[in-house]
Amino acid sequence: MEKKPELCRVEDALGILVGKWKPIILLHLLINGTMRFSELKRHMPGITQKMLTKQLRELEEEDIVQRVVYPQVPPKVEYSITEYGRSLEPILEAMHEWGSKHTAHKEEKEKRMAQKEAN
Amino acid sequence: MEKKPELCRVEDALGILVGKWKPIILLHLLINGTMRFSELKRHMPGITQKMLTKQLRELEEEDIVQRVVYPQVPPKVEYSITEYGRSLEPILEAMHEWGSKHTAHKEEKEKRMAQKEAN
DNA sequence: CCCCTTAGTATCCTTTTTGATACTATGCTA
DNA sequence: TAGCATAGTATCAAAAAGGATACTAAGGGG
Repeated sequence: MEKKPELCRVEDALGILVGKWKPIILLHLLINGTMRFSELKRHMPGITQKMLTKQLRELEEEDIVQRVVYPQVPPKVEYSITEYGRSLEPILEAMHEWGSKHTAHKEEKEKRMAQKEAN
Repeated sequence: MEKKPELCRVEDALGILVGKWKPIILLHLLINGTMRFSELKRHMPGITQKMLTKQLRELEEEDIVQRVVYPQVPPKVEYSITEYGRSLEPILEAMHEWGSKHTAHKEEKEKRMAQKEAN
């Protein structure tokens, strides 16, 4: 662990993953490879066009995803993870694992709470 | 990698690390062990009392940090990472490393941009 | 009696993020 | 000729996050 918190770069990584939909977008692209805009949207009920566009633009800006536009009507735009973006995979994996454990941890905690209240 | 993004628990982990100061707070506690509120505050110029309190409360709520109050005046409250909280360390470490590489990546990109503009 | 200390709260305000909705281009189909 | 499809943009509104500032308790020192 870095001994100087001032030099901590955790926020830089965090900044890329943060955004209400970014992890799910990345997961979808990691699993399915290339996806069209509308395809992504269909897989994320609840997201608005604006949001999806914004998040994808931000990921593109950081070279995490690639955007390919086909000059057609109706428009066709495909998104995919870049090689560079794939370097995030271990982190996502670790976070998913930790998140799963944490969910279990919280459930247990709640059970203990309920137990206490019963007394 | 989990094959069903709907079951993705990345956000759960993310939610805990997100907040403008949380990673730095955790780093400080990981490095220094136990710290008083004022000590933490001194190490983070720019943070307000309210923010520090809020972030610590949230971390406490998730069992990541422990809060010990000494019934004295003036007050004395010590914070430290829990055993459970330490399980986040590998993730923080991975993110820090990735963040460092990303910073380098961006700098190179900027250089290339500047180069292009010169032509 | 006033002020210092620490670890907070309370209040108000600004900024950022997110959401809802409507609008666009253009070729194809009914 | 009206309507559909796709990948957006524009505008406005709401909610969440963050920040500035003032206030508190209670004992010790001057």
